[in-house]
Amino acid sequence: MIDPSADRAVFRQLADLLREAIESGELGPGEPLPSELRLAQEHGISRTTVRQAIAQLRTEGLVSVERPRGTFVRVPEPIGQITLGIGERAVARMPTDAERRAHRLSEGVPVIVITAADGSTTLHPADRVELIRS
Amino acid sequence: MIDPSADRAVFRQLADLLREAIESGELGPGEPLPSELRLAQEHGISRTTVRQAIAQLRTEGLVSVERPRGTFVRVPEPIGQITLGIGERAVARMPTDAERRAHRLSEGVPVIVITAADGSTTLHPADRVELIRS
DNA sequence: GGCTATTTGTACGTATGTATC
DNA sequence: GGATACATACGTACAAATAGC
Repeated sequence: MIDPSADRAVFRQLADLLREAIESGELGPGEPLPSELRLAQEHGISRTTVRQAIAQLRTEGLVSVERPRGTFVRVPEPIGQITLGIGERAVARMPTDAERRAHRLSEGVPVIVITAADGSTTLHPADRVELIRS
Repeated sequence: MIDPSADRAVFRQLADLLREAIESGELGPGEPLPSELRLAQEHGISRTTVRQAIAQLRTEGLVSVERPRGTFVRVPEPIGQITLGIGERAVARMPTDAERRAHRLSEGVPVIVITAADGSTTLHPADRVELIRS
């Protein structure tokens, strides 16, 4: 239940409820969340507040929105392995808006940037790769 | 200039302007952005829209908000090196809200999760580490 | 093709709370 | 105390894209 008088903000409480539903499997990968309007009505809060909660889950990479079909639990991508060679360095950061669009990254997905010994860099979506030692 | 009739949303246009100011160095690390009210007045838009633009920059890890002192250009953290050993795997993802609070991570900062051969995992803030081959 | 309903996106406004200076 | 600044939450309205009939 959502308690408007609680210390934790209402939108964070809703985000917590939805996150638990996702992590427990109650809402499985690919399944739609209730619409923003439904969530607002069910919990007696405004659609604005619902959108804040969903925005939170988007930044965590837990859901993806397909406008205007709905909001869905993210489906894990097949993971490929990238080897880290001698002299290479890897960092992770969030992409800018332009990078997200250029590489068709969904929200809440970091990028891994690998810098080779010669200074050249390659960029990988973090939801599709894991790094291993060469 | 911001053009309300343009294809790109007003809040994205403002985010673009601020991002350019940061990346060009016009707004250096640690410097404050104009207040939300000032940005709204200067561009003739609502404070709500200004907040959307700043929220975008927060998810990109470009600014951090110190309530209620203001919004500041993020200062790069000193970077430590982590070695990736044989049998270890590294992935990057966004932390959940709980993880962010537990590790005092600022917004827009991914975490790097290293899984050892025995299955144990360690978590590192992505703005403070780079991975190198052992 | 066309119409309608649904759903998310954008943008506005207002009010109040809270922490800092 | 007062002013400033960000956070939360409500409301409204319209736009745009998809789905169903």
